[in-house]
Amino acid sequence: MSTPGKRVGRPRAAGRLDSGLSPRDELLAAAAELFTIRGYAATTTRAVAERAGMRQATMYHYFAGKEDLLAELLESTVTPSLALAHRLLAADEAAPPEARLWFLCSSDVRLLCGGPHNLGGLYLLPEVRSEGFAGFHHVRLELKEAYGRLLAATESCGSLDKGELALRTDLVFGLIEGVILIHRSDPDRPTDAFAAATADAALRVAGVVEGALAGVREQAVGLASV
Amino acid sequence: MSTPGKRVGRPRAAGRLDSGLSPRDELLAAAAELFTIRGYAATTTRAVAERAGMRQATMYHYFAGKEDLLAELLESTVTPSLALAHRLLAADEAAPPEARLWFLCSSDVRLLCGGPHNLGGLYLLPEVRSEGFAGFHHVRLELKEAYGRLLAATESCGSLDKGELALRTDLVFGLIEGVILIHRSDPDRPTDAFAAATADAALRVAGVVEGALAGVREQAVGLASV
DNA sequence: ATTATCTATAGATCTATAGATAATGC
DNA sequence: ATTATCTATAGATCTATAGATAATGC
Repeated sequence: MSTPGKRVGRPRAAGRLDSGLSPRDELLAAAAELFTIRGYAATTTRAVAERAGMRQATMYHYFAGKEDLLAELLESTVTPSLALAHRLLAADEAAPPEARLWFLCSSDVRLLCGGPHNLGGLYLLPEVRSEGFAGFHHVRLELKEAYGRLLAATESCGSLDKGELALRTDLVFGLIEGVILIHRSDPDRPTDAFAAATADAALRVAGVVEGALAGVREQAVGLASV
Repeated sequence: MSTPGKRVGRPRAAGRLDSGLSPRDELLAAAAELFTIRGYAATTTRAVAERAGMRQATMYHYFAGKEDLLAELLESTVTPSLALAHRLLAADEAAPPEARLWFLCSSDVRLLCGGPHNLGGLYLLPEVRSEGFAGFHHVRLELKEAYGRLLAATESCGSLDKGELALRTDLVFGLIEGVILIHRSDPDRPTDAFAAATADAALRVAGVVEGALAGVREQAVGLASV
C-alpha cells in the first residue's frame, strides 16, 4: 500500500530511502538536528533541505522561511510539557504537590534531553529571544507559572512571600532548563537516572528536606497515568 | 597627556569619542556585546568593527579572525574564576568547605551575570563546542574539578561514591552555569541578592540542610580577602 | 621608517523567487 | 488539472586580503 512510486508530483532528484515521515516532518527533523548542533544562524536552508532529502528551494513549499522551522520546533517541545503541567495542577487528589512537582521536573528533563537530538538545545540559541518567537515565549511563561503554583503549594515554600516565591520558581525552573548544558557536556549519561537526580535536586532547591525525598519519589511513580 | 591627536597612524574615519580603551579592547567589548545579544554566527565582523569605532578591515590588524575574538572572550571569563577556585581550595584553614563553595558559587554568578554585558551568555553559544575553543574547554573542566573537590570535602557529600559525587558536581555546576538563562529572562534583578540566592540553592543541591545555611553564608563573607 | 588606519574588492556564500518539469488524478 | 519537486538565478550579503594613505618618530 505505502510502496513508493505512487506519490504525486515530480520525483526527488537525490533519491534516498523512504523515511516514512512526511516531507514536512523530514524537514523538521533535519532542522532539529542541525539547529541544535550548529546553531540557527550557522545552519543554511540548503543544509536543512538536503539533509531532509530534497533540494534547497523545495523547502519553501512547506515553510515560509527558516524562522518558521525554528518557531514550530520550539512550540512543539514546550506545548506537551505545559499540557502535563496543567494535568498535574488539577490532580491535587492524586498526590501531594511535592510529588507532582518531582514528576513534572523529571518528565521535562526527559523531554529536553531524551529525544534523538538535543531538543532542549534549541532553548539556548540566541535567536530565540527575537520577537518572531512570541508564541513560544508565551507558552513557556505559562509553564513557568505552573511550576510556581506547584511550588506555592509545597510545605517548604508555602510561607514564602511573593518575591521569594518568584525567585525560588526561577531557580527551580532554571535548574531544569540549565540541565541541557550538563547533558551537552556528557550526552551519553542514561537519561532516566539523570532525570530522577535532577528532579531530586529541584526539590532540594525547593527546600524539601533530604529525608523526605525517597517518599516523594515513590509517590511520583504513581502519577505516570495522569 | 592622554589628549587625542598624539596617536600614531592614520586617523579613524568615523571619529567618535575616545573610549579610553585600547583598540584591541574596544573590539573585545564590542564583540562581547554583539555575541551575547545576537549570537556568534549572526554577528558580522563589520558590525563588531564598526561598533568599536573602526572599519571592518582594521579588525584584522588586531585579531586573526572572528573566532579569535570569541576564544579570547571565553578564556577571559573562566580564567579569573579558576584562579579564585584554586585559592579557595588552598584556604582550608580559613573556612569549612561549605562556606568556600558558597563563596565560589556566588562569585561565579556575579561574574557571569554582573558585567555590562551578559558575558555568561557566551557559554550558551552553539559554536563554543567546536575544536577551536579547546583552551576554554580545558580551563572550564579544571574549574568543574575544583567544584568537585570542594563538594567532596563537604559533610553532606563526603560519603557519596565516585559516580554519585560526579553527578552531584554536574548538578551544582550546571545550576551555576544555567543561571545565565534565568538572568537572560529577567536582566534587571539585583545581581548581589540573586548571586546569594543561587549560592544558597547550590548548597541545597549539595545536600546542606536548611538550618545550616545562614551559618554558611556568614562564614563565607569572611572569605572576601582570599 | 613605522604604525594604524583606510578604501576597494575577489571569491564565496545564502535566501527567496520565478518558472519549468515529471509524476498522479480524473 | 493538480501536485511536488526540480533548475536557475537575482540580489544581498560576508570574510579576508591587497595595497594606499595619513599620522608620528627619529
